[in-house]
Amino acid sequence: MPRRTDVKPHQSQSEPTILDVARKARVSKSLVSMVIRGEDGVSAKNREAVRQAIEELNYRPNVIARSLVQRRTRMLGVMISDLRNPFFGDVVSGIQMRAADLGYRVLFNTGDRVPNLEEAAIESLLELRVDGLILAAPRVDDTIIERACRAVPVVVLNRDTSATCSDSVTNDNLAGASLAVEHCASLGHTRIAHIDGGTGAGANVRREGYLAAMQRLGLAANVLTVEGGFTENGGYQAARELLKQFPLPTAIFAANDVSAIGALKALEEAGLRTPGDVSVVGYDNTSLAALPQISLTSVQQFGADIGRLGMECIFERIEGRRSTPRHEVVAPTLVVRTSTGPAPVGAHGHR
Amino acid sequence: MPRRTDVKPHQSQSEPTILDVARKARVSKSLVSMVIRGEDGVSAKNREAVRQAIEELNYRPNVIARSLVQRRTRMLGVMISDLRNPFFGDVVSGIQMRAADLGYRVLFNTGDRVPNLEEAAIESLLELRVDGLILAAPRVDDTIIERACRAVPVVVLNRDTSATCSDSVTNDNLAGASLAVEHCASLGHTRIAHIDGGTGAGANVRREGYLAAMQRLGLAANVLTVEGGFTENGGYQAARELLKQFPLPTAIFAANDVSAIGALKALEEAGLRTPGDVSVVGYDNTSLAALPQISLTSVQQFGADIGRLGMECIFERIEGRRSTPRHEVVAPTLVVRTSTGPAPVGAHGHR
DNA sequence: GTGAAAGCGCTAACAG
DNA sequence: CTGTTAGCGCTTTCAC
Repeated sequence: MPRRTDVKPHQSQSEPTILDVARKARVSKSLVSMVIRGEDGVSAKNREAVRQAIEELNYRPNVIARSLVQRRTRMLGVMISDLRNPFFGDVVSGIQMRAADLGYRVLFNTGDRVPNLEEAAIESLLELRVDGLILAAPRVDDTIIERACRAVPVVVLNRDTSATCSDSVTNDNLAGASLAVEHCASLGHTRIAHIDGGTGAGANVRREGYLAAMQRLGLAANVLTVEGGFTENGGYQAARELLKQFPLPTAIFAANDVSAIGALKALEEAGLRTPGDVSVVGYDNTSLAALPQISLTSVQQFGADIGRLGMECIFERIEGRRSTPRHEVVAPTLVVRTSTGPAPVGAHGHR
Repeated sequence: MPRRTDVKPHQSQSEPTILDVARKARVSKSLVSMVIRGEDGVSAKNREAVRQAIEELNYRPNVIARSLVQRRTRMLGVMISDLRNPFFGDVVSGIQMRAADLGYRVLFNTGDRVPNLEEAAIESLLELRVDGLILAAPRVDDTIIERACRAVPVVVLNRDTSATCSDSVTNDNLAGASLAVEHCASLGHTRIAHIDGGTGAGANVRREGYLAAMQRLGLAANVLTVEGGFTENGGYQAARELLKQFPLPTAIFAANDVSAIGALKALEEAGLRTPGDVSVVGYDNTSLAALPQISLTSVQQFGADIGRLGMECIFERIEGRRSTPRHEVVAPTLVVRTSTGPAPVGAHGHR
């Protein structure tokens, strides 16, 4: 009667296992395992024999089986709300880089901005027993986040959340808005209007930042905001609205680059020159802003840093070095291009 | 002496298992398994009891364990060469949508265009025992692809490969280039130049398509190509080169949108109007092309379709319905915007 | 250094 | 319908 360890019937079909390697190298199963995990205490001769057997068999360790026994996967789940937005490319890049250093592999997933799909994506990652979860600008309800927290450490990126269980890393939208407004003010602008981002991520904080900065600069009386949203058309319509004002604003701070581009178009159509007549500042410093035809001054968020910090938060939790929430805020910078310039002298009347 | 099934010491710490659910619902382990898998032949009463126990325990099936015994993961690995390029957002979207229909989950990974990292990313997916692999525009060597084929079905997206073991789905660059050239010709252009994409993906085929179309239209004598690459600066330099020609070309077909944008800038600097003096066509129809300030006529590839087809190829292989390579080519279309217009009459001299 | 044994959480096969 | 049994491929422990 064959023993279990001797039974291996249709090895032909299936992939080689650690046992096949052991037999080929004429050593024990445990020894192979030790070599794979890089433990020491294995003779050079045996190590080489194992290495060679692995090579010949085209053996690949089954991390599924390993995870099952170790009860950890060394995998991180990352749910990205929008893979089409190049900003998240930076975030992913930051996560991956740091994860590689720390010996984790990263599994991405997306729900394409649809809350239900995002929830399914998160659930899917959790069923895979990832050791931690990074949610990049998720659109799901806070309760979903809390549910996830009960299973593994969670960090939320670029999203205001009232969920208290998770860590978070966000861009400092308040500071970013200040940068934009102060830049305009330093160029002599006093009538600085704001195109509001509506429900877009961070838009409310950016508006607050605008208001606070205007106040601080003694320009509270000139505050002017108009609803635009995060879309090009939103920015276009908002700018047309602004053009009805008198006196005309001489600078516009748009909630993001895309809406700034819409605004630029509206200005051009109205026969106004940028920055001669009106300066425009965007937010995000996407690749769009850098295009020569657009050359938009914009606030830059550091996606890679946000990703890296998120990865570090998760790691601390997994390692058990911390169990209280950590909330990081990353400072943005201003990238000045040619869409902003000195305020026109005596233009468009005075107030 | 307790039996194994009765032993469950520190259930406190670890996550609930199927056994915990069974005990709570006062049914057998197998019954729970049947409910989870949606088998029928379970009484409504029991089904409900199980459902409730799952709810109360916040139980989540461990797909790791399931995969181990089923020897299939129902996971697909997707290696994306460049997550920053919005085009791949479309591809991913197509893959995900179809995968969801077919009951697969998708794991993304990237190597950030670095061959070594991409190889590691692929290996990582393979160790996870994904059931199939989709490689989107991979930069790795063909031998890596062949190695992967030995483990699971592989489909390569948007990349010329001589690897014969895998399926492939590509954009029809030949047809796309024809569309661009024919569009210009139909507007009366005869001196149509091409900014070459160099080593960029598909660039060689686009050039061939350009040459073939010029030939077909009887414009072989007017063929003019200049090396530009896929970058904005490459397009800019290439266009400056073209501007030294006499007679000047009246239309430029650039290898991609980004280089077309560089070319537009060069034309503008030279005081030439688009499309009044020179028409420009791009390739990819990225979001850049649609910007009002750019409004670039461009060849559109359907990323989502490419992803969806890739998913279907993999699925056929996994299901064992096919074992011979399948090579799909997706037809592009032309999106006409304001960067192209009628050829100037008698402009820039005749040949 | 080696080899045996137990078991991670689950499914599958089968006898009741 | 239920309960038992036997693994999936690996790590871990422990006696040799």
